[in-house]
This record gives sequence, C-alpha cells and structure tokens, in this order.
Amino acid sequence: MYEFFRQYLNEITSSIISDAEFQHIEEAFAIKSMKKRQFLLHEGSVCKYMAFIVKGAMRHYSIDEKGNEHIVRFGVEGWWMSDRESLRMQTPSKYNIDALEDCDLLVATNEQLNRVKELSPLFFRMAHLLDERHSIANQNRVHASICYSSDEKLLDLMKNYPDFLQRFPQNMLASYLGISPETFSRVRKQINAK
Amino acid sequence: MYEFFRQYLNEITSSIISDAEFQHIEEAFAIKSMKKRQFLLHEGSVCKYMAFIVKGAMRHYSIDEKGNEHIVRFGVEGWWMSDRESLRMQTPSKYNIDALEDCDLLVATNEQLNRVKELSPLFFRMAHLLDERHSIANQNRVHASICYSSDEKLLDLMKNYPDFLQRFPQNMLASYLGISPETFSRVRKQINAK
DNA sequence: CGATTCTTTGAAAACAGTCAATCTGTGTGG
DNA sequence: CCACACAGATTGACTGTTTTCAAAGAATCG
Repeated sequence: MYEFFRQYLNEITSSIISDAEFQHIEEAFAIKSMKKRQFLLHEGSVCKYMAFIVKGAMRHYSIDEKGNEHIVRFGVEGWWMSDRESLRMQTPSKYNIDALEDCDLLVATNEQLNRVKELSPLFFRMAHLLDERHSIANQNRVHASICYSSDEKLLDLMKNYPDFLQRFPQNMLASYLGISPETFSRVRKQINAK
Repeated sequence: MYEFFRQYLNEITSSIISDAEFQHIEEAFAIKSMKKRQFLLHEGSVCKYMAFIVKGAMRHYSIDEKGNEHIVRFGVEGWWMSDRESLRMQTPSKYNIDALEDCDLLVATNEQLNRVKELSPLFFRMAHLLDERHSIANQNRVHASICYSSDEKLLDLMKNYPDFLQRFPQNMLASYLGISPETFSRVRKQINAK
C-alpha cells in the first residue's frame, strides 16, 4: 500500500528516500478506502484531505444551477486529488470529489501536510514539483480550451490521455472537455471514420 | 525600482524581509525596460527570464496556423511573466510574450532563480506560494472556460478583473476569453443594456 | 432478466463565428 | 495643426457549429 507511494516519491524527486524520512511521511498519511460513488468532498463543505490515489479513479467537478456536472479534473493511480483552494484557505468548496471506481487512497489533512513538509525535505520538494506540474498542466488546459474546436479538443484528449477513453464514460469525458455528450459522440464517429 | 518588489515580497509572505536577505534577491534580478510591442519571448525559442512587472502590462499568447492570437494570460504591475514550462524544462516555447505598454521589469534567469531560492528562504516560500496561487487561478479559469457561455465569461471577467476592461483593447480581452471580438462586442452591449 | 445508465441518431433551435462595411478614436507625418 | 492613416469597435447578414430535446438502441449491473 505505501510501497507504491514510496516509489512515486522516489521517481518524482529523482532521489531515493531514506527509511527514516519515509517514516514521517507514512505517519502523516492514513489509508482510506472508498467505494464507487462515495464522496471525498461535498460542495459547500471544507476540503479535509489531500489524497494520493494508490488504486482507482476519481473526479473533481461542480454542478451548476441547471444540474449539469462540469468535470474539472480526473484522477487515477499516482495522481493527487483535492480542492487545493478549499484545503489551503479552509473555505467552503464549490466542487465535489467522488470515486468513479473503488479506490485505495492515502490521505493527509492540511495540518499533517504542513508537518510532513517541515519534517521531510524530500516531501517538501515533491510538493513544490507537484505545484509546478499542476500549474503547467492547467495552463495547457486553458490554452486548449480557448483555442480548440470540439474535434481538436477530442484529438488532444486522445493524444494526452488515451487510457481515459477506455476507462471513463463518454458523457464524463464530454463534460471534461466542455462539450455536450451528443457532440462528443458525433465528433468521435467522424474522427474514427478516418 | 526594487522598493516595489520588496513590498510585494513582504506582503505575499506576510513577513518583513531583512536587508541581508533582500540583498541576495536584488543581486539576482536585473532591471529591464521594454518598449510597447517589444518581445520578452518568441515562439520557438527557450524562455530566458522570469520577469516581475514593476510597471506596465504584458501578454502571454500563442498564434495558431490561421494566424489567430490566443491570449493565455495578461500581466500587470505586481504580476509575474514567464513561460514556466519552457523556463523550467529549457524547451522551446509555443508561446510569445510581449509588452502591451512600456514596461519596467525585474528579470532573473533560471539559474539565478534557483540560486536565490537556495540563498533566501523567504524567496523560496514566495515561489511556493506563487505556484499555489497560479495553480488555483488556472483551475478557476479552466472551470469558467468549460462551464460558462459567452456572456457568463464576460461577466466573470468584469467581476474578477474590472480594470482590464479599461486597460486592454476588446479584441484582446475577447481572445483571452476564447470568443470572437464581434461576439464580445455584442454581449457587452447586451450586458450594459441592463 | 429487468432496470438503469450510457450512447447514438435525428431534427430543430440557439449560439457563436465569419465576412464585409461602416464608424470611431488615436496617433503620426506632412 | 491639420489631414490622413490605422487600429479597434460596432453592426448586419450569413454560415457553420454546437446545443437541446426526444427517441431509440446498446451496454452494464445487480
């Protein structure tokens, strides 16, 4: 359970973490299992955890007045899930996070996170790298979102996250891209025809 | 020139930086003036600098095959400008950055940045906070982009950055929102009618 | 197997983009 | 200082894309 996490830390920081240092990290993160459709965060409440996904898949989304879901982000094995804004500022979130499959998570509260960052320089570095990547990924997403037409968005998705197409229902992928499920279906058909 | 930067650092970190520590920072950042329309970064080249805007305004944008500009980000006084992806990875950028007004900047190269981060814990903390804010801002931008219709996007812009409307030409604001200048104009008229 | 959820398809309507012409304001050079 | 040029904004008509609504078909799950 923690082994995967340890590998992840080594990889992302290009280092080998010592037993002593990993000890601190292990203590800060609790194991949490979630069944499909269970919620990690409900709109209106403060985000409790920063969650590392060991197994399973989740989504981070909002629901508008008309009841439509808008998926901001997916998460799979080796990804983090949290509403950083809510977690950091301890403010009510406008988002939901729930499990799309049964999940195994490692979770830490905001205080625990801060403590590990102090105790483990490697973890601190990881957090920094993570923010950076997140920032870059989001910028690319913004770029795709303002530049691309529906079919380009789908092609972009197919290129960047080909596994998502197998793994998640199309209506969710459509929501992620900001297009309707019907458009997704039609564009997809058109692309496959080539 | 550096005074504004010093205030900024104090504010964002909620601390008061010592003369000695600020000395390191001052040494790492060079003053750079830019005339309107001058480029800080050209598509295809590696981003040289992380720039702090003391005065003026800039834009960060791409140009597609059809020659259309897509503005990913604006920058004004007290904001940072750079293509983080290109700067960090030292890879060719797909973006341009140029000055929309005459600018006074403080610039540091990637190596200089890394050095200051080591020398100044406060600067390091600032960098971290910056990434976090950037990350959150970009996420909200993604959210707005996939959820909102044209008029909601404009209303959102008017709420978050009311000063941009005075400061930047409409066609650029339209590009920032991912809508055509004509649609911007029409939606704007419609909103003002109320 | 039945029920639910997801996907596909069609037709109509809403929306945004394009093209072209006009209008406005600003700044530059004569 | 004026006139002209130019960039930006607005408007109208048209086109094309995307959404919406509705219904039918396919797949999945208990």
